[in-house]
Amino acid sequence: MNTAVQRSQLNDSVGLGDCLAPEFRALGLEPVVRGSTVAQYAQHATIFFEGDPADTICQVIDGAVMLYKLLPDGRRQVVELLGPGDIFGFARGACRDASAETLTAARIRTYDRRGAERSCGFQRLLARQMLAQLEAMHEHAVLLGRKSAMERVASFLLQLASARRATDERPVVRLPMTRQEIADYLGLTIETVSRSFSELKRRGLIALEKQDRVRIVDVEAMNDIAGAA
Amino acid sequence: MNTAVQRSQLNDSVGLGDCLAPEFRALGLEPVVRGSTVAQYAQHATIFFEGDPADTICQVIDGAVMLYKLLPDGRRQVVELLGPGDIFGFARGACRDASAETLTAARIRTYDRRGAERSCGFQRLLARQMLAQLEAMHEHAVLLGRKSAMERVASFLLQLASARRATDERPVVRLPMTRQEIADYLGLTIETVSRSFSELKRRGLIALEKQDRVRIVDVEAMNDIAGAA
DNA sequence: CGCCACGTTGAAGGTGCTCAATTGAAGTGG
DNA sequence: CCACTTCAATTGAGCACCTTCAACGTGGCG
Repeated sequence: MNTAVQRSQLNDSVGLGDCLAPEFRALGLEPVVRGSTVAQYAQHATIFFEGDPADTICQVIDGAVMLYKLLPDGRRQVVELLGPGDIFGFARGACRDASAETLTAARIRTYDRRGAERSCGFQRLLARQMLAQLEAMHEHAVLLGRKSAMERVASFLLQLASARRATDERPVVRLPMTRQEIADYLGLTIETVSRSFSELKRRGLIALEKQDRVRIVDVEAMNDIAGAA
Repeated sequence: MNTAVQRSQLNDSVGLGDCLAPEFRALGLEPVVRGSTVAQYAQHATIFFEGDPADTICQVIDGAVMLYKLLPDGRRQVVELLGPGDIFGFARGACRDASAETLTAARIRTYDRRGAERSCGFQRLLARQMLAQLEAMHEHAVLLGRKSAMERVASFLLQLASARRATDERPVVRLPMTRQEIADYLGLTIETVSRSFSELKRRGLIALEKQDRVRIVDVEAMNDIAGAA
């Protein structure tokens, strides 16, 4: 339904949660619970909608996924960005509390919810994983509630940069999202995101190599902006 | 260190997570893990600071607690409101990722982190509990990222109202927080919160019985405001 | 009674949004 | 190979909402 899969070179370029994948492999998730299936999704494919029955639990194998919620009038908020290793789709009630859509082509492993709820190892993994996501949400709440547009955009770029192999001198970040998706993640409009990018470029802190490829020229200065005024 | 405990009539009035407490009791949390201690905290007492070593896990027995994060320049964001049953203070790394402070006088049960990490039942409880908090964070991200001031305040009041015994015709909500704390939770300024309250009062949707006691007169209309435009 | 903290209200300004036009990039067909 | 289409991104102008700064009101407690 999209011009998607052929652009699969984006797959490994996301950087979201790169650091998490190995430790879950180490925990032996894959063999622990049986009854799991793997599905390949194209870019911008919907995995499930808010309100769908939540009878499975999903895990990102590779690629990137976003969770979002909609208000009745169409306003959208992207509530989480997920990368390899991240778990999503579990719910307290019977329904999914948010919609899930791929940002890039992605492979998703799906577990039966009932089986997973019985496994102690899986519960432990789940707790560990959700803790990471909860801490990320805390940080994101600070961004949404208290940061200016420039601070949000700078924080966002650094977040993507640190997910990639850190300690590059001048990291190049691939943006696996459209401006609209970035805006909906940062609680801004598409125009404000664009203006912030332009302003950062004007100040020489970043360089847009391509539209979805940003080099962070001055990490120090970006950190100053992202952290506070 | 505050004029606190004597105002303990606030204790049972919070409503945050009232619905959660019983199910955790049912799960038999209290006996499951040994090495737990209970401490009484006064109102507006700090339980721990962001950056403190995270060697314990905490659970609210009664009262209300908020978690908040600070930016270097002093801006504050309250990232979670917690009520009876809610668990907090666990961390992925060695340090707490946010500060914890009581909103009311509160009793807090503290577990040794190491012991808790071994217990399978506790991990299950943790996963279940964090899931609830994660869903609450999703909802809060929508509020912070996409809702107007009026929508935020209306949502906030309904959230407190629904935590209390629901289905009251015209629920009276006790606000266990100062305007400043509400503002920091909703990502607004104290003045905007105050103006929003006044506007809701002017429209006849709420009535301020006391400064910290709000009657929701028109639940229907409040829902309309909170949900969307 | 008067202090002090908290809350409310007012006026002015700024940040980000809305609406609109332009530019740019990628894919299609002649 | 180059117009033409299409959609995303950028840029601009005006405005709205929320913030900032300041004054005033209120309630609790010494």
